[in-house]
This record gives sequence, C-alpha cells and structure tokens, in this order.
Amino acid sequence: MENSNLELAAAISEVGRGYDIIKQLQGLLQLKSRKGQDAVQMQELAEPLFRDGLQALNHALCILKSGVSKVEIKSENVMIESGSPVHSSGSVVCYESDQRIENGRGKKRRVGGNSWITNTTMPYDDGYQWRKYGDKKISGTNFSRSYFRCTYKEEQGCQAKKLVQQTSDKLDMPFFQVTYTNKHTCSSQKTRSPSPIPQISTFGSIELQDNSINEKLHLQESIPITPRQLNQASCFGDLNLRDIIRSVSMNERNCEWDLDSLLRDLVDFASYDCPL
DNA sequence: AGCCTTTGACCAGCG
DNA sequence: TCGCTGGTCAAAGGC
Repeated sequence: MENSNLELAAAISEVGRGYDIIKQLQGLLQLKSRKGQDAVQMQELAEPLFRDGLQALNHALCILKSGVSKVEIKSENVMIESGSPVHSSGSVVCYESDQRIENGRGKKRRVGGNSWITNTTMPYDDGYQWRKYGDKKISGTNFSRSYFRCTYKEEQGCQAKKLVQQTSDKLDMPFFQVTYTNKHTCSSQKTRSPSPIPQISTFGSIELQDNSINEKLHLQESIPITPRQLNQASCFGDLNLRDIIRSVSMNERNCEWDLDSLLRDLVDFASYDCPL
C-alpha cells in the first residue's frame, strides 16, 4: 500500500514534469510563429524538450500500469523472456532480473546489465550518439538485428548498448523492437552536429527535414491520428508516445498545428481510460 | 585524418 | 560433448 502511494506520487511527478515541458514547447512554438525562427534553430531547441517530455510520460505510464517506479530495473545479468514482461507501457516493456528473451527457435538469450525494450515504428532519436558494431541475421526472422554501442564507450567508459530488430515490414508502418542495455554514463546527449543528413541513430529528427531525405530513407509520412486512437493503440502495444509527437510534428510542419487543440488532445490522451 | 558502417571471423551460452 | 546461434571484435573500405 505504501509502495502504491509512492508509485502514484512518482507517476504524478512525471506527468507534472511532462506538463511543464509541453508548456515550454508551447512557448517555443509561439515564439517561432511571432519571430519566424528558422527550422534548424527550432529543431535544436525543441528536440531536447520533446525527448524529455516523452521520457517523463513514458515513465509515468510505466509506473501507472505496472507499479514499477522506474523504467530501468536495477540488476546484474538481467535475463529477458519474451511473453512474460514484468509490465508493458505500450511503448516500454520493463524486465526484472532472471528473465530471458526467446528467439524463434526456442533459444534463450541472456542480457547483461539493466535492460528494457521499446517497440516503435522507427528506431527513433533518443538523444544519444551510437556506433554500430554488428549486424546479424537472426534465424526464424526475415530481418537482421543491428547492434549499437555508445560512441563514447572508449572516451568515457559508457556501457550503454542498443539492439534494433525489425519485427514487421508492413508497408505503411514498419515496426522495430529496440532493446536498451545499461544506462548512459556519458555526456553524449545532443552533442551531434546539426547535419542535414540524419544518421541511423537520429531518425527522430527527420520530421523537420525535407521530403527528399525521407524518400531516400524510405520513410513514410505517418497519418495524423488523434491522441485517443494513439492511446488505444498504445495500450495494445502498437504505437508509442513518440509516435504522437511524430504525428504532431508532421502536422506542425504542414502549418496545421493548432496549439489549443493539441493541448486538449493531450488532456484527452491523459484521461482516456485504457482498457488494460 | 577521423569517424563511420559493413562484414566475416571468433567466442561463449544454451539445448 | 557437440553443434547451433547470438553477441562482439576488428579489418577494410567509404564518406
């Protein structure tokens, strides 16, 4: 009972943080419309806010649906088992120690350190710089698995790793499972240069860039959908909060973003009674 | 020149 | 113990 109260307090705190960040974004966008800030400047300012806001809301969902107060589970030698997550927040699945992940042939994989999994329509920009160190065709699947480690592993000893596995090739919405292992201990967040060509780890910034880049990367415009639809989908593990922002930023780019309706939709999203 | 991805080889865990 | 598989290493080449 005491734990529930603590978890609720933690969730409220995270939602409050998300609210504050959205208000900052609102101010930023109003500034943009008044002063005509250019897209690159806008992107640089908005990206960290988007990221922090998503993180706060993801944490809150994780807490509310599971009772676990942190997305990251502290443990050594985490084992992950498909189908038995401790909980799911729609976009984030958290695992405790002694869990395993199973491949298509029944083999179980041990993952060292703190691990958590997100499902996404693209291996989005998480604000960190990654270096790809491997790529493996996984038996029983049609897709290869890509292995990334933090760019600052040598310099700063950061042990963070990321594993990207495409799980669906639906033309309108390819789907990826992203497994993170170990927390970042480096200070790499948002230190990349504002290159117009996104790297593999920077898909999340594509929305504000030109269409030709999207075409080169075979990325597709997401269909604008309401937060209610998104939350329903999120509850069934089909979409995540980042997709909301993606959808929102698409509309914003097309000059269709109405701040009042966005805030109304976010309130609607937050109050929707998830069937799970 | 430096950093990146690609890719084949190697190693360790698991059945 | 052995074979299969996933995870990592490191050389090579590209940008």
